[in-house]
Amino acid sequence: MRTLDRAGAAARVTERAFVSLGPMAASPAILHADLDAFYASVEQLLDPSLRGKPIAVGGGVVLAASYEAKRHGVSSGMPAGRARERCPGLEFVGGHFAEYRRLGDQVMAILGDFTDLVQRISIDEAFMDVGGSRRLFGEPAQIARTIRARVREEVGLPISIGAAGTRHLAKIASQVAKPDGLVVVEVGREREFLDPLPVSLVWGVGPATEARLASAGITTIGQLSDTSPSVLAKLVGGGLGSRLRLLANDEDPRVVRSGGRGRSVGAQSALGRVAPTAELRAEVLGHLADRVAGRLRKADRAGRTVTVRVRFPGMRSVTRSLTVEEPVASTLTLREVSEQLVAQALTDNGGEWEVTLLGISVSNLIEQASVQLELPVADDDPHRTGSPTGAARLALDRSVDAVRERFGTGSVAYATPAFSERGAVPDEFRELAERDS
DNA sequence: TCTGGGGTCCTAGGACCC
DNA sequence: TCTGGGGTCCTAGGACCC
Repeated sequence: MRTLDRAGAAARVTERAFVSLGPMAASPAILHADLDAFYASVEQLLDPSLRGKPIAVGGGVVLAASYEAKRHGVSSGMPAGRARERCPGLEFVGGHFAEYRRLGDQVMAILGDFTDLVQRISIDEAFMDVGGSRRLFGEPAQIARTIRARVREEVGLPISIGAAGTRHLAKIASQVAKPDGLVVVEVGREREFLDPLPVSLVWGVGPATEARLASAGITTIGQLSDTSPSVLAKLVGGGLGSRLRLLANDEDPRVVRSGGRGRSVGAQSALGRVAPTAELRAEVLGHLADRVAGRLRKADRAGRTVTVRVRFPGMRSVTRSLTVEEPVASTLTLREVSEQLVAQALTDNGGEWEVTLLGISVSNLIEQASVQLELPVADDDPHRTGSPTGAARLALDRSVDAVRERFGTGSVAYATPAFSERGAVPDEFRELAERDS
């Protein structure tokens, strides 16, 4: 292991090769690139007075924390009150959502300069397979160095990279590399690297699984890989158990692939504690259905399964779903189905007087070109609910889409202003979390 | 005062079909 | 003597990830 200090760089720059490469050794070709504390780093980039300070992006909850804040135990998803308790000097800053989008795209464009095989996982994270890029750009470890330098110089942000032979190991390596580092796991030294690491670094091990494994004395990845399949199956179930064994033994079957479309499209809104009156349901579900159906139409997709989520005080939530024959992409139809499902969920939970969240998700997606979507609906279609017909609904939706395209989303509204004002999270932030659909 | 919003995948039971 | 086996689809819930 070695550490390089780059003169003039404010941030610590580290590089840890897990073992030095022999001249004939194969070099691992999968990279995982992950921007550090992304939203917080952007805020510190935009406002130099925030650099070196513990800051959090968000309002009611922490969306991202700077490393200075993380050192005090602040983490994303944490309620603001608890974050302030742990870190008294914590400063909350508003989100520059358009900048997050722009800078994230800029970084991805840099990655794309080295290979077409870039698989973007989220706004700030991607896998790459640079095995075919050697002749042009050098060994993967060298490519990783170049990427880190370019992102630092051209964008101004710290980025950590892990290099390994599989996606899973590259991902773990980038986590170990943080902040602002590079870790290369050389071929043949994988066990040495993995064995001492905590099981929580394995993809799919969260708090619940970690606790179950710990109850059997399994805390490291090495111990996990030594555990027999039957014991593991008893602890966490057969499906998860066999997956964990694969990953712990560095046998990740997944490969890097670019593109790929999502399997569902959804939206939800936290509401505080409110009584789920018919008016409230119509208002909130109207807004959510508008968002979801609009995104479906934009992607030329439609879905057969509609799922609603209702959360009650105490974080208990229930779902109700319905699979229909004709794929749904119209706002009005989605809204009607959702209202029926929510009504059913509330009836089934008659003891509840208040709800804290409503959500809609559409899955079982099919590709559907806009031309096909506007075909008339058969008269005997059992799922056509009253008039206008499905075709007329989509025609209406598309004209609304077109107006919004020209004059902005706010130019035609389904939701009442009251809802928009109450919305805790700006739509710009919601859009950041959307995956390519 | 229990905490945002967007997703993925798995499990288990039941209906239904051959 | 209540009764095989396999497959698909749907529904509800849960864990997990960014």
